[in-house]
Amino acid sequence: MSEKILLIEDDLEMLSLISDYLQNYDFDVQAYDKPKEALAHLKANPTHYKVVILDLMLPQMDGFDVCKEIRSISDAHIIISSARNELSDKILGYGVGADDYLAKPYEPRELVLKINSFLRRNTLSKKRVGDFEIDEAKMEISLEGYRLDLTKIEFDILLLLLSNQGKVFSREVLFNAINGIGYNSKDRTVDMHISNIRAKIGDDPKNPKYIMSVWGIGYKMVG
Amino acid sequence: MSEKILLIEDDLEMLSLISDYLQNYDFDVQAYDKPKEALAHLKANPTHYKVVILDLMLPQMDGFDVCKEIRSISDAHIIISSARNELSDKILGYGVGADDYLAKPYEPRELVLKINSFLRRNTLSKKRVGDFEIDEAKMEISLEGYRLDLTKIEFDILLLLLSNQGKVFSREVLFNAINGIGYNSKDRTVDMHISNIRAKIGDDPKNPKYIMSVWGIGYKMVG
DNA sequence: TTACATGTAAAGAAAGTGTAAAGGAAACGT
DNA sequence: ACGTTTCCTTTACACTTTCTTTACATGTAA
Repeated sequence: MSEKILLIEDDLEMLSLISDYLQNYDFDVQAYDKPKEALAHLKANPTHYKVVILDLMLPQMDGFDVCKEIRSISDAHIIISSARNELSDKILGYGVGADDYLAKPYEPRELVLKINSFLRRNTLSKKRVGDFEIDEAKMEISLEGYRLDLTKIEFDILLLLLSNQGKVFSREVLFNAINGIGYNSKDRTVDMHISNIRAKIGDDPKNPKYIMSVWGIGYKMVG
Repeated sequence: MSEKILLIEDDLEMLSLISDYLQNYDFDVQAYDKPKEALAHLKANPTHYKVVILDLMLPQMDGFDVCKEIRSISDAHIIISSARNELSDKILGYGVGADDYLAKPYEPRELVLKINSFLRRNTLSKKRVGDFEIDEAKMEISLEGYRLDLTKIEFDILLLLLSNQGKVFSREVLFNAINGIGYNSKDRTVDMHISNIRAKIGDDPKNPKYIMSVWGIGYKMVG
């Protein structure tokens, strides 16, 4: 599901240029060349857009007033795009509630960078590895949508294996990754943890789908 | 209480210029010319700064690596300040977790604008998070309409947890967020505060609705 | 076959957690 | 300043969860 962006720009050529460019980056762009229409639309859907791109050179209304009005309606991230690069305009722009100010001419790509940088914050950093989904900040790993109930050590081991798909880890390396130091070859601790992880992810040791045993060495994640 | 800003800049003249300028705007600036020292400091106090200003031309380490590292440690708003204005640098900068990119030379005032614009968002007086309502200015948190009677530390902890739903906080980070520094692992202070908060929000520790214990690490807010 | 590896149940050891109670520290009101 | 109150930290102990070891069955390579 792509992110919705509201674009307000009176120069029709510029409008379709930016609109197309953003669509190529898979954004869902709603564009208006008339600020009053845009505001009416936004008023009806105040939580619909997370990002608004507002050109300052507008007919009908002063761009700063439009910005102020948007801010009063919505919580969206407002990026002002303006042909004017004076500090005084920027002061005014930020003053009426803008979150960013981009001076024309700019590379459309830079606009995309700014949008993504903002959105990234609002979409928690999840990584996908095969059938697994890892959220390191939350210390959670899910398999096919189901959150695994892992202990700290199990989490550490599984994270290490998943972050290095296919790479073989000796018992010693795995042990040290957990305990820092002190492995001796008669230790079966790592085996037990692997056994428990396998049980939790439903992996059959005799025919594992995920965690393979590497005979005489240790373990690896398929991949 | 002024906002804390971490400034990393190897040009000492620039450093004191910006530092002074920001201080005139009543920011509490901590400045480093050596990124390694800055990172060490940040690692010990990952929730201390809401804003980091990072100059890319640094000795010791590549600036992009520093940025990546900051992002891995802290959730702060990172503003890259760089003498280079190429799109490729901006792409890289945003790619390693920066939130904004300011090309030198710039007006110090513009930096202040950007900082304030960011902070304004994060000090909006009332925020809703799940069943909670936070009024940071009043230092009040309500649960389902009822104002919680919290001490300062309880407020700080609950605010931190609520502001980062789902994110796991170690006891050390929570302790440092309160006391600045000086955690030792036998400390049960944080546990006691959590216990008291749980009592006040009516959370059963054995089956918590809000504050989950993360075994061997610390706590997190559901979400 | 032999010698060693691996899988895991079960038991024991270790470490972490919750919180009552008590002792300190800091803020408050006068 | 003084006592009072409130808040913060430490201590102690019961309890829970996790980690490691042991033991033995099973599996593998040469």
